[in-house]
Amino acid sequence: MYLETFETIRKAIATATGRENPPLTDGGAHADFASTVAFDLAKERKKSPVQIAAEIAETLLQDPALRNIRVSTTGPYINFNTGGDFIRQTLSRAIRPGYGNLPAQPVRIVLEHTSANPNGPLHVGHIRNTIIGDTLARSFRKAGHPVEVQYYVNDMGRQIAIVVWGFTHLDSAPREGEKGDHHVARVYIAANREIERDPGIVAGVDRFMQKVEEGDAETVSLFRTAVSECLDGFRETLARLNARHDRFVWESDFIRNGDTSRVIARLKQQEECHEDGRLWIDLSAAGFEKEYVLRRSDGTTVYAARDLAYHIWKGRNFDRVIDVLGADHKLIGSQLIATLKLLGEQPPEIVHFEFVSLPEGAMSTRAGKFVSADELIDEVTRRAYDEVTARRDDLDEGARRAIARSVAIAAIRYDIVKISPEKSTVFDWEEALDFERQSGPYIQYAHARACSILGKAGDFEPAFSLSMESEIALAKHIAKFPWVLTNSVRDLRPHLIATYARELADLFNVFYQFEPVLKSEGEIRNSRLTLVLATKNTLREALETLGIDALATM
RNA sequence: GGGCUUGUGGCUUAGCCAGGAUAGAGCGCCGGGCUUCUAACCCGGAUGUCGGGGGUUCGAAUCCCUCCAGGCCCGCCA
Repeated sequence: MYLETFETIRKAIATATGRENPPLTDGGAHADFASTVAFDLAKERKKSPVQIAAEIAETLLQDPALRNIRVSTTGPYINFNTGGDFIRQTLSRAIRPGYGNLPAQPVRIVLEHTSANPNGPLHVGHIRNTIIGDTLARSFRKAGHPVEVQYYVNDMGRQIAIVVWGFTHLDSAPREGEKGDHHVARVYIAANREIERDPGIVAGVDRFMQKVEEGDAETVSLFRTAVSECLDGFRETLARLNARHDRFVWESDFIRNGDTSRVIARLKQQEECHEDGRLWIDLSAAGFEKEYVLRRSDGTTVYAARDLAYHIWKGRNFDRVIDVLGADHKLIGSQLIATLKLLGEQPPEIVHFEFVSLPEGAMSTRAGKFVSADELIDEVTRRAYDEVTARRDDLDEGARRAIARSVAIAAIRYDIVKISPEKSTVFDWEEALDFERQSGPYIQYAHARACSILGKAGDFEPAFSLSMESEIALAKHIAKFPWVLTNSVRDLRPHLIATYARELADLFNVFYQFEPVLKSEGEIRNSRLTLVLATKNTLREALETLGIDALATM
């Protein structure tokens, strides 16, 4: 209803002013919608903005399209306020399941996220990628797009060759109950320590890289075994986080199927391509002074070459290609885009996020300096279990454990997604373990409260008579959900959903505090129950978009 | 050194791309509220040179320039 009303008002102002795309914004504290068009017209009409606003408002009052909207002015501002009709239509939509779903779109999206190197467990930096990516994927699906989520498996890089060297040269048996990714990390860290002691080992690592690229069966098998073991660990962690990939795409496939050779052959036709032992692209015309190297002088390809092949494949099979990458990939990402443009292929849209570091400094898998996602989830779950147990001694242990798992993931996902991606952060245990305001559990709690009321209410007839300030504020916020979702996918900014959900919970809690639902009667009771149902649905949809379980009780 | 990016109350942060009406929140602090629909809650209070300076504009946290501080990048790594 918000989107439609916005459009109606925008068109009315356009007609009244002759401006094609007049300014219209959310009215914030002053109104539901507001326009500053009078400022724009002041110069050409040679009148004061205040006078112009009054004249436009006069015209708008005659517009039958705005008969349900109150038009007023405050000085130069033209304000628009909706009424009962808007609330009735909003709530009647919001009490139906799937509220916020936008009409189906034909634009197919491929979204790549996480894609961490399989040389150790996902840590708290990687899962920022996961959570941003998974939330975006969920948002696009809710916005009506077919989405395929991919994990690009870097299964033939130097890091993996080091892991393989470790597996073949060091004592590398897994420990009792050790998860695959943690096992691989242990071997990787040990191998790096050896290399530090004896740099001669690098030659052996190089040989592994050459042999895997040649397709030497035994080497390929060694790589695949190590990578698979790590990936199995990733899958478990990702599942705990409620993040799902539709497909794992193996980098080496683009060597084996010839795509990488083909893209290099195509690039050789370009004048920007240079060969002097190695093969590289001169992107200086696009503003890059660094050479973009695709093939080493020993004939093996560099990551960038395989990535080009991968992106060409994605671009040809999907309408939009979206990658979620760390800020450290900004340069290489721009080079990738520039090169794809050179070839006339579809470049990706890249969502970059800044680094998560530890209080003591940057994380490093190689040095073993990181907080793994598994540790984080375990610790937050423990804490959540204690909380649930303290509050709900009426529930059995199984139920408490299930709630704790959901609460923990809510806390983690929300804590990460609520921050704008361009902000670098320092991991903080205290914040991760906070379940109070501006947290995922806080929003879950509002949902559980709504469920509790509805569970006790029994059947009721939908009604739409709201008059209290807290009721109206809540209903009007519910109306904004589809608009927020639209903005979120348009700008590729999932944290907008996070902010919205929190505000919705805030408004519901205020309503809850001041307006009794079950103890009210007749039309008021039905109206409040309708509002609670609409809130519950909207909270649920928003939480699900954030990958957070909408718990009925907690 | 060059490029990208961030800088908003003690701490964390929204708003910035698409400039407008008293800069929103949370934590922490102070003071209130559970015989009442789940207090993981709510209400009130104190706390701000929106990093500094200059400019554009009727109007700048928002756009431009410059300086300062932090982060990232500048590999025949990924």
